Amino acid sequence: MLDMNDKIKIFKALGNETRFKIFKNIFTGGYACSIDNTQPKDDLIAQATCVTSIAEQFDFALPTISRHLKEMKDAKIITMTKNKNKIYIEPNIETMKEIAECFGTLVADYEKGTLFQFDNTK
Amino acid sequence: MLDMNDKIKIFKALGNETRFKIFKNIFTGGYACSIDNTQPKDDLIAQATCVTSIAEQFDFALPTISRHLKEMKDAKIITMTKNKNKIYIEPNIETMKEIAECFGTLVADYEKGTLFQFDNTK
DNA sequence: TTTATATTTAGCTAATTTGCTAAATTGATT
DNA sequence: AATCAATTTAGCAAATTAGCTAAATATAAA
Repeated sequence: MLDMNDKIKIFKALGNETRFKIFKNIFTGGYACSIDNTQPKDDLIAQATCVTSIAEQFDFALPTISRHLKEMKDAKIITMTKNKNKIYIEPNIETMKEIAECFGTLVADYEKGTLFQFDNTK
Repeated sequence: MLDMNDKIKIFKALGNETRFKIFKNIFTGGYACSIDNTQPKDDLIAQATCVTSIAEQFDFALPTISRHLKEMKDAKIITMTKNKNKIYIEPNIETMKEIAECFGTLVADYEKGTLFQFDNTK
């Protein structure tokens, strides 16, 4: 379960143009290994990508991308898994689900009118 | 429809502790006027709150809260409606719906496996 | 063991952000 | 017209962020 600080970190991570684009790229970038249907879907190496491949698609220095990825990992919106000397990067789908649910609940509760239930009259 | 820059602004607005708490407060703060069930639900003045009432609940100077609210308005996560010399503030439910849908779609598409459809082999 | 590849860490600068107080603005009330 | 209430604007300082290059680390390959 994500607490308030987790959520703030997630939004902070996504609230920057470079990181947002990196995030989008991780989901939709179509890295070579990610479309190799001859590889089993649960094969990490077949389905994931690495820091250098991501950095190649942006006009920023590698350490800059590396630091952005670290922030995204700390925010739990991606996972970074070391395998030999490469780090494989994947979206963290569990976090995405929780965030989707969090906004969904907010809207649903609002529409049910179950918010506005306290009396802080002053 | 929210474009990429709209979304970045939304996440940026929510990715700061003070603004996140203000946002939460607007949804759940239970301002006096917000629970007056003798007032019709579509009565703006009966259901909304104003800059000063929000600021009273935080340990920051009023202009600081005012500027945060402006950023949240620019990000379209709240609405600010001037009525006489007060500004009434409400959550922007349309935006919340779009964001909920955006994450929902991301997760659904990911699970359907419809992402990873390009071949950027290098 | 040397070299190449993948990544991070350190240390710097410029830009941006977040807070403040004081002053300005706008509209309501006396 | 003078004052009060609600809000914003301006201008400042401190903190944080986002970029860079150079150096360090870790693993793989020759």
